[in-house]
Amino acid sequence: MGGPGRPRSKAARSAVLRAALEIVQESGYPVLTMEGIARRAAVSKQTVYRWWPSKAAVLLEALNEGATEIAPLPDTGDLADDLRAFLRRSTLGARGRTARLLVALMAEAQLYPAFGRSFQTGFLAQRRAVMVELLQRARTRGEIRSDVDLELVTELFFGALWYRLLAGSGTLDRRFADQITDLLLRLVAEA
Amino acid sequence: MGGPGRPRSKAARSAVLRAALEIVQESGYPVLTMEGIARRAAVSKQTVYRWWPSKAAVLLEALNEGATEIAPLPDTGDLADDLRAFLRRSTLGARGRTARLLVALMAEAQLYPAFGRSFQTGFLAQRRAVMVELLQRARTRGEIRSDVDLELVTELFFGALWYRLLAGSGTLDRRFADQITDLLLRLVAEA
Amino acid sequence: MGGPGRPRSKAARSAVLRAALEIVQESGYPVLTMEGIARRAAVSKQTVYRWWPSKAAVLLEALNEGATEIAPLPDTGDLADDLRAFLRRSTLGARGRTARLLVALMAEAQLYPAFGRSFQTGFLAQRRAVMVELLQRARTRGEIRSDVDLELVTELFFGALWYRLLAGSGTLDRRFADQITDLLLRLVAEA
Amino acid sequence: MGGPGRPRSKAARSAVLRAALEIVQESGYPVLTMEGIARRAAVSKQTVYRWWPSKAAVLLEALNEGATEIAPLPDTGDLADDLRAFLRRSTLGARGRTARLLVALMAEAQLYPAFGRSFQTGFLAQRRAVMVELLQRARTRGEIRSDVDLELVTELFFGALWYRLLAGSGTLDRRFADQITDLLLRLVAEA
DNA sequence: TAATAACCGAGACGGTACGTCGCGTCTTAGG
DNA sequence: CCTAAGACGCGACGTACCGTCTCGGTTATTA
Repeated sequence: MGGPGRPRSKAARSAVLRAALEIVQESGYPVLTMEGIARRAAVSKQTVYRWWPSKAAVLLEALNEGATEIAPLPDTGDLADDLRAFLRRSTLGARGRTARLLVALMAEAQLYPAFGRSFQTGFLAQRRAVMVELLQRARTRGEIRSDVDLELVTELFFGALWYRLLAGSGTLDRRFADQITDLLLRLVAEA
Repeated sequence: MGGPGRPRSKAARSAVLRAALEIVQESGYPVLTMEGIARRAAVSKQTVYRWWPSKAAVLLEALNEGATEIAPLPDTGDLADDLRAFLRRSTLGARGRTARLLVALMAEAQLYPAFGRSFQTGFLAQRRAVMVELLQRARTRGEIRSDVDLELVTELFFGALWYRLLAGSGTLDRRFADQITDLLLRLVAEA
Repeated sequence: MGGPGRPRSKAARSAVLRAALEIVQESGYPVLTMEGIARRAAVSKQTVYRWWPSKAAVLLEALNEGATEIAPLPDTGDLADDLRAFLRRSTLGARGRTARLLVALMAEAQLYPAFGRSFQTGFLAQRRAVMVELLQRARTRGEIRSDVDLELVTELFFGALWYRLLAGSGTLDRRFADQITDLLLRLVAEA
Repeated sequence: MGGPGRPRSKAARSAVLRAALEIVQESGYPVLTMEGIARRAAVSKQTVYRWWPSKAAVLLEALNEGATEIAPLPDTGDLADDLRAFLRRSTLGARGRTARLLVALMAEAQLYPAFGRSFQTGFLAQRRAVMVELLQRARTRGEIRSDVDLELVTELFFGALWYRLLAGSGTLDRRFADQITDLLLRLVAEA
């Protein structure tokens, strides 16, 4: 347990995460730099580079740190209720400050493949997995017709959600969540 | 017509656009810089800055230059046929080199609001408008139930398309296009 | 005269030279850094690197700037007078602040061959050349025996001078200069 | 003998000295760093810092370790023979690898006063002392005129030697040694 | 036989400079 | 008024070393 050598400083780690979040909130993602993070956290640059490969990685860890459950899995036994709840939480949780964060991470994921992979599998895929499980349970209960691709249905929702985030084609409010809920329910409903 | 002074050099303009495209294709978007564009185009930096505010703007103009129509509007008089054709073209047109370009522009649009606005209204919104018009014509023909929000349906498709581009959740092939087509048709179809 | 492009800033150049000198005088050579020079001169690092390859190069140019003639060539027509004058000036000119500068440059010349070459040919060799010329003139007048290697005699003096600078084996004062003068005169004098 | 606690590791000490010598020989003095020494010696940095204050100190100790006597004192009873032998050995011993080492140490001595003092008194002064003693013995035998400053004569030789090392003004070969020998003999010889 | 004390390696820490790159602006000569 | 050329201040990049520190472990002397 813990070989030789000075152990990693928890204080430095949390100072870095906090600094990154603060800079992004205050000044926006393009202003965020490894240099700036180190400066604000009163930490050496080397320490930041030792533990994170990029500013996006810092931010992703900070995001996963605080926001453990943006959208936990509801389970009332009724598809319509569960789905509506999940979509509402997911939608409303992707607004404001969080929206700016998500959008920046998605952008960075496109520009830097190494981070892209970790973002896609470590964040996006996990969010989809939650919804797929929700649908899967409903299917077990016989609420969903057998010819529907649950993965695809899940992509329809997250696609619409992210599209609004990225394309600015509309607001992310309860009405949006409920509209999508109704459409998806119609698609998956047993005849 | 054309005030005093030396007129704008067409050679410089096209050299810049070509250089930008080449750099992106060869080395990826993050390597693209205003400095590099000017160097490759054998043009002074000042000239680039005079006519384009950012590297993304150069790239967007280059994209609009070559790619006339990714997905022109089909009109056979039958919703199913038109929709299927449009989705197939849109999907297949967003692969390979074009995919890399689109993805980079979307990323840049998130990071730099000024470019983001021009990208959202000048590119994304226009693509949606084409599809909405397609659906609108079908509604006029009575093929679409009246309680469906055509804008939202359009977002479902482009959302899924962009989500696959950005999240890498699946391939963009004819099967994908047809699956979405079937789902959307079920959603909008008259009882 | 002066092709295209913005001309080099004289203000920046002299600010850099001045800053380098000041830092060395105040804090010593090891404290001198390219970064520090740029900071103090209120000039970008790039500008420093554009014109000088190293901090030693900056310092050498600064030295050659101010101290045009540390030891100009005396010419009275008498070897003893000329030599004594030259050695005195050379010796007394290598004290105090100048000593610290010379010593640092010599050290740097050993550590970085590229600078070493420019220092040896651009500074040291020129000082020797002056003294050799002095002796040469005396030889023309018949004051120096023919079997003496004037280059070697010159090295004897500069060797002793530099040795005292570097090894701290004694002071650099008029007495030292005169002692060496006497010895050298004895060596070169006609029988 | 030797208080409590683990005794100093001889293995670590010699590994450090060897590593320092190897690095300097292979890559030159500027590449030598405390960090690199520790790495190569497979020793912790702390251990290096515990026993040596600087890389120059390591090197000086390594130099004194291996090189017992560069120029031991000859004593044939004849000034000319002794002087010629001493100058030859001193000159030829300051070439090749040793030259690089000497030059680096001299440079470092200029840059870091603490090391400078130990180098001047612990190395340079001792070399001069040997030669002064040689001359002193000759004076006792009546071979040297009484008005000559033996310290100064010694500086003439070492000055010329070091000057050639540092200024690259000529080669260090037997011819050089013999030329200087002749000149010095002429200077000190009884009328 | 324990306690104590100085050593050892590993390695993280806050700093600071390195030399390079791109930013967006500017100043020149010339078409 | 445009163009190419290119210098400018600025600031981030990612790396290297600095000298210090904090670990777990190792060897000796002393109690």
